[in-house]
Amino acid sequence: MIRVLLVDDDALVRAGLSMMLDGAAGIAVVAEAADGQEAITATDAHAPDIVLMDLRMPRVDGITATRRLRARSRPPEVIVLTTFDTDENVLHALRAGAAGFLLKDTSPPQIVEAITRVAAGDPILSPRITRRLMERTVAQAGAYERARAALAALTPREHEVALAIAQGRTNADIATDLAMGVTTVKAHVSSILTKLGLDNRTQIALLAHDAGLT
Amino acid sequence: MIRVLLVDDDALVRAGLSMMLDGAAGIAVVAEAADGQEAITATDAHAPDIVLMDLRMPRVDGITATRRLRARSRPPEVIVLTTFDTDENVLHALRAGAAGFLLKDTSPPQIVEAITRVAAGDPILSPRITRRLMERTVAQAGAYERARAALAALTPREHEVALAIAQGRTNADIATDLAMGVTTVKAHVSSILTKLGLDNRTQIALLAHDAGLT
DNA sequence: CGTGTCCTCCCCCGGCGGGGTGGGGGTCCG
DNA sequence: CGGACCCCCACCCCGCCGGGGGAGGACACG
Repeated sequence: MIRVLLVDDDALVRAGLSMMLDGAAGIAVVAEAADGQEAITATDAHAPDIVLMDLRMPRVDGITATRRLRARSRPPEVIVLTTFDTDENVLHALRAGAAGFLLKDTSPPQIVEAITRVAAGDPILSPRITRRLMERTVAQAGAYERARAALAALTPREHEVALAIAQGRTNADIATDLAMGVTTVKAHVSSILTKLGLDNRTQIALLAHDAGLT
Repeated sequence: MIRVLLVDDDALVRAGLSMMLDGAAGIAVVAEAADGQEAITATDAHAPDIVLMDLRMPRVDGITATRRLRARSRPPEVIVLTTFDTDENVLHALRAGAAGFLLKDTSPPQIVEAITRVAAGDPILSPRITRRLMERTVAQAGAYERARAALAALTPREHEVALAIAQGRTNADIATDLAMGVTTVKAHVSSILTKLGLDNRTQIALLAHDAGLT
C-alpha cells in the first residue's frame, strides 16, 4: 500500500484527487494539506511515502516545502503537480529534491501510474517537461560538439593553454603553472587565436568552457 | 494501427520483439532490418510510424541511421533500444533526432506503452536516463543560481556591460553598442570586478555565461 | 638527410585593459 | 536642502595582451 499525502490549497482539487486515487489499487490517501506548512506537519504525523505537491500556495509555497521535506530523515518522495511549467518552476522543484514534475492536465490513470513508479524509485516527468529537458540537453550538446571540433585543431600544449585561459588565468600565471616562459605562452595564445579565428582570450575562454573544460 | 520497424542485428532479439509487439493491440510490425543500411531501405519501402533502433550494428550504426532517417521528408519517430546507456550514446541519439531512448531491460508492456506514447507525439526515456538528465540539469542549475546571485549585485547598466563582455566584445565595441564613452565602459568594468571580487574580464565573461546570458 | 611540426624563447612595440583622480548630471529620500 | 546612488565623461599611468620578426632544439616522416 502506497501512502500518499495530498497538498493543494484548493479543497476541490484535493477532493477530486482523493476520490480518484482511493479508487486505485495499492494507493491510500492518508492525509491532506492546504499549504506548505500543513504539508510538513502532516508528513511528520502520517509518514507518507509520496507527497503530491502543488506549487502556488499561501504561507509556505511548494518549492520550499519540498526542500524542507527532503531535508528530513527518511524523507517522502515528492511529486510536484502544477499547472505552470515555467523553467523556473521546474528547475527549482528538481533542485529542491522532487522526484517528479507533473502538469495538471495529466490524466488520472497516468497520475496513478506516476505514483507507483516514483514509489518504486523511478523519476517521472510530464512529456512536455521531458521534451524541454531533452531539447535543453541537445542544445548544449550542440555547443559542446562544435567547441570540441574547434579545439581539435589545437596541439596538446595549446590545448593546455586554452584550458588555463578558460580558468580566467593570466599569461604569467599560465607560464608558471605550465613551467614555461611568458613568451611561449603568448606564442601559444597567438596560435590559438589564429587557428580558431578569434580576437580575444575571452573568446577562447568561452569556447573552451563550452567544450566542457572545467 | 501503429506501423513499427524493428532494427537489430540479432535475429533472436527481433523475433522476440516481433512476437511480443504483434500480440499487442494497435501495433503492427511491418518490417525488420539487421543493420542501419537495411533500416533505411526498409523505411522507404514500408513507411513505418515508429522505428525501434538498436545502436551497435555492422555497416551503418544506429546513430547515423537515425540521423539519416530523421533527415528524410515525413520521417518516422525513432526509439533507440539498447543495452548501453553511456552519456555518449544518449546525447548522440537525442541529437540525431530520436524521440525516445530505452534500455533493453525495459519490460514488454512498457515497450508497448512507449511506442504508443511516441506515436502520440510524446518523448519517452528510460527512468535511468531521465534521472541522469535531471541530475545533469540540476547540477548546471546550481552554477546558474550562484552566478545569478552574484550578478544580482550589479546595477542595470553594469549588467548590460557584463553581458557584452560575455560575448567576448572589447571595451570600444561595448562603448559604441551601448552608446557611451570608453571611459564609462571601463568605469563599469572596474565596478563589476570589485563587486564580484574578480581580476579579469575573462572571469566576468565566464560568470555571466554560467548565468545563462547568451 | 631534408622537411615539417611542435615546443621553446628572445626583442620590440602598439593597443587594450584596469586603476586612479576629478568632475558633471540625474533621481530619490530623509 | 544635503546625502546617497547611479550614470556619464576626460585625463593620466602602467601593466598585460596580442602581433611581428627571428631563432634554436627535438622528433617524426618520407
